[in-house]
Amino acid sequence: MDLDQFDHQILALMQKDARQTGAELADQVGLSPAACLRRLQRLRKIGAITREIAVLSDDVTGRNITLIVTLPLNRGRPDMRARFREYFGKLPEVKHLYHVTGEADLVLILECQTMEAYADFAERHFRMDEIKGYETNVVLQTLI
Amino acid sequence: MDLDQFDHQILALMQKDARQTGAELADQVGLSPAACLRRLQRLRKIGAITREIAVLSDDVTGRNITLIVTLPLNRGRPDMRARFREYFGKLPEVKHLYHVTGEADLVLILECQTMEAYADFAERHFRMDEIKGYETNVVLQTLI
DNA sequence: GTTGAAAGCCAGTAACT
DNA sequence: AGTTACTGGCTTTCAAC
Repeated sequence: MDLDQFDHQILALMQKDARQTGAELADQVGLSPAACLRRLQRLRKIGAITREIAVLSDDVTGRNITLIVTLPLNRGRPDMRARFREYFGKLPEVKHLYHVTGEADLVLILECQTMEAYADFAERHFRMDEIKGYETNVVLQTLI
Repeated sequence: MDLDQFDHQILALMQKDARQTGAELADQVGLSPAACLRRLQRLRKIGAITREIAVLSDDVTGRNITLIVTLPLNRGRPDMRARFREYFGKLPEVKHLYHVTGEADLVLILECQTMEAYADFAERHFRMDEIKGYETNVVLQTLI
């Protein structure tokens, strides 16, 4: 799979917006529309582009409150993170779970239906021994 | 935003594959192609579909380092966030951008190829007046 | 091999029933 | 909503590089 600069430009553009026309791509990468679309065809064929999907609005899914929660952990068993993944991975509210350096050890991206639902969630899931505490940032706006 | 059963079907299909034709959608939901495309138009217009994006194969991005960056902002013009979205939305490193309550005002989820690339990124993009500073958390492991 | 330009084709749009 | 006609983008061909 060898890609030149034009291919990478097209991929970057398509990653942001897959509905751009050949002419729009052409303007941005400096090739003709036909050349862009030929390359795009190839990028799909060789699997550089896995698929193209629609992103749905949060309020169509019903979970419209996003929260970023940082969890400092107490040092514990080495399989602790695997167990957290196991545990949080099953919960539909959990969109992402990162293990990070710095103060906090885990960062959760959650989506809940209401703040009450989040309060319940925290009450139920953040009370284990391994979790030293938690800090919540409510997302006012998901810009991207 | 009121959606009937047909709308929900179309959304579910588009979430899996946004390149289906009107005829393909029509086969699956049991309406005419034109009706499906009319609904699709509406779903985009009312924002039920936020955007449509290409998913790139992992080995094409080469971006293996994920970073969570919190940006405290100086109070500024009210269109500041729109301008940030405009600005960061164009950068392929930016996976997500949240406007949050609390200490930090913006939270960025980034993917970079190397730490040097991130240092460059920060140097180039976090030096504007509106940005008071930045705190970086390197993701050791993306658990979900 | 690649490109850009032009012709042909097909999907998306709009008007009408 | 469905059918039809129209428009515009995508695909293919071709000549030139």
